[in-house]
Amino acid sequence: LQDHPDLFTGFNIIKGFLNLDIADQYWHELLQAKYADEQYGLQPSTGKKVMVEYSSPNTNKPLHLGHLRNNFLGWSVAAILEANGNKVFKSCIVNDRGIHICKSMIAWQMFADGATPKSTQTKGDHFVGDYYVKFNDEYKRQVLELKEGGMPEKEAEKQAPIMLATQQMLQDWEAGKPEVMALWTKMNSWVYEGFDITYKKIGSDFDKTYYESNTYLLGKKTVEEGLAKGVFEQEADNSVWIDLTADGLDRKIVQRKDGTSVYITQDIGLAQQKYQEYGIDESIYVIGDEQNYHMKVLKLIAEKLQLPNAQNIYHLSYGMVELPSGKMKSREGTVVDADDLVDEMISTARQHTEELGKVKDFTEPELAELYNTLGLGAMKFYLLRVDPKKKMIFNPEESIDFHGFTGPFVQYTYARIRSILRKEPFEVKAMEATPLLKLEKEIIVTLEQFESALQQAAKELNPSVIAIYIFNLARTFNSFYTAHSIGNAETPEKKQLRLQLAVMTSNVIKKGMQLLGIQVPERM
RNA sequence: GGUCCGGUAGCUCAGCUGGAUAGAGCAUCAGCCUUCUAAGCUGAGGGUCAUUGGUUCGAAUCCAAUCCGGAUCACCA
Repeated sequence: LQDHPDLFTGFNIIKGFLNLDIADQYWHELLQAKYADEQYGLQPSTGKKVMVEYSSPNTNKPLHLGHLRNNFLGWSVAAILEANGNKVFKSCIVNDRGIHICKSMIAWQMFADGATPKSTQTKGDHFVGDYYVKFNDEYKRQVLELKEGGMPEKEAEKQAPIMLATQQMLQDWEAGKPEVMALWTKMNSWVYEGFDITYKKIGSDFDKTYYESNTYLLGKKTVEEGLAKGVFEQEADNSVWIDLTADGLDRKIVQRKDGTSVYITQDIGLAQQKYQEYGIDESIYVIGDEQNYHMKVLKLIAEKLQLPNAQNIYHLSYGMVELPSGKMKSREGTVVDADDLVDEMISTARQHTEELGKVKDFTEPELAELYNTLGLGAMKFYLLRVDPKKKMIFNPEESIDFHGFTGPFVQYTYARIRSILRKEPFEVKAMEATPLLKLEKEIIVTLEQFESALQQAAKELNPSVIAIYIFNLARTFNSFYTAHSIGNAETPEKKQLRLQLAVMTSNVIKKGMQLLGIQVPERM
């Protein structure tokens, strides 16, 4: 190893390690050192402040499967960064204004007859989402009617009365017309009630929530400053642009001719606000890869404006979740609703648990908690075990497996270890070195890798590193556990050693799963 | 068309800062419950790593070209 350090990297060093004739005493020392380290795996504070922005819902429709991947990813990345010694703030920007929410508002005025989520017993975000769908149905109908009356399609799309009414409403909103503002406030509050339920259920939380209705005004200030610095240029019609052709991109508009700000401008304003409020060193945006171009532009503009933390804007770009039939399309009704999916997973967990009948003595609340732990665990693990950058395929028909490379597999391993430890209380005590079996060494080596997995996950902002590692640890332990008894070990020394391995494995599993936002049950 | 991303087993995915026989899970097949929870364990079959060329002692990994798939290039967000 000393002669050829370059020849032994990564997994090869582990393979080599297992085959080397290392004294048993060394294995014991390694184990004791790890066991004594209470901060095992956790890194000392770097003092770095990082903000992770994720979720970013629109208030016109409920959350779907794509949002789940986003939420789980953002939450887990934040946890991983924290475990690596960073001070982390979780933030969310709610897209609460714009033409999309006006569509829901118009449709509600037209069709609801005063109905509310309460009067219809509907979750608030679904309620508002239903009116967004109703808008589109009515809009389509009106366009068709106009076309049949002889109007060209493009003209019909512009002239449909419901669309004109919506555009009028947007203008009224920007003008602050009281009745429009009142309706807007009311409908958004319904949506937030619904979102809160979902966030609570999936374990998503934020240190700070920004609202676009507040931040979009920051855009104007940014544009003024940019114009003064000569970063932006103004056209004769008053619209403001930035020329990015020298950077291989296009000219981008940053302010409309009517003086209103566009999407990108709000983001620049928000980037500054985050920095001012939290003094962050690094800003991570968990946003889908369809916005790669947008984020590239954002970073470039921030650099040209010489914002203090422009260099540290990082887009954690994740791939879409697709169905076997292709992309999820709301128009075709192929969107997998987040609440439905979560409920389905929990109910699958209940079904499996009842079939196996291992926890018949559980009370109702205990059962409910277990189903939640298992159902959500399965879903989170499924969405986090693959590289975030890559798009992934989700098959709702086959649902999510509870066997193999899954959350419940890991949870099951944990529950079985806990079961042993309830029967065989473990105390730390000095012990004689005893010869180690290959499977025992493998567990020690795998435990040893936790630290580097944690560091790699943070470096790559990639929770799948943790998921793969934890699965591997659980599998290694299962093989060992089947082959060798812990309670009836050959000698007291063996028993002590194996109990220690069991304790450490369960601790690492628990810690690793926590980083993925997944709970582990004592029994299942 | 420009830019970016991807193509590894029937399916879903690891492996990609070059290095040992390309690995998991699911599915298929064959075994293991008087013994710490069988949501488990052991084993088998299954691969032209999209194609072609190049660099190298050595390529799934690096480079180039081609084919296929996706994203994006709005006074939408």
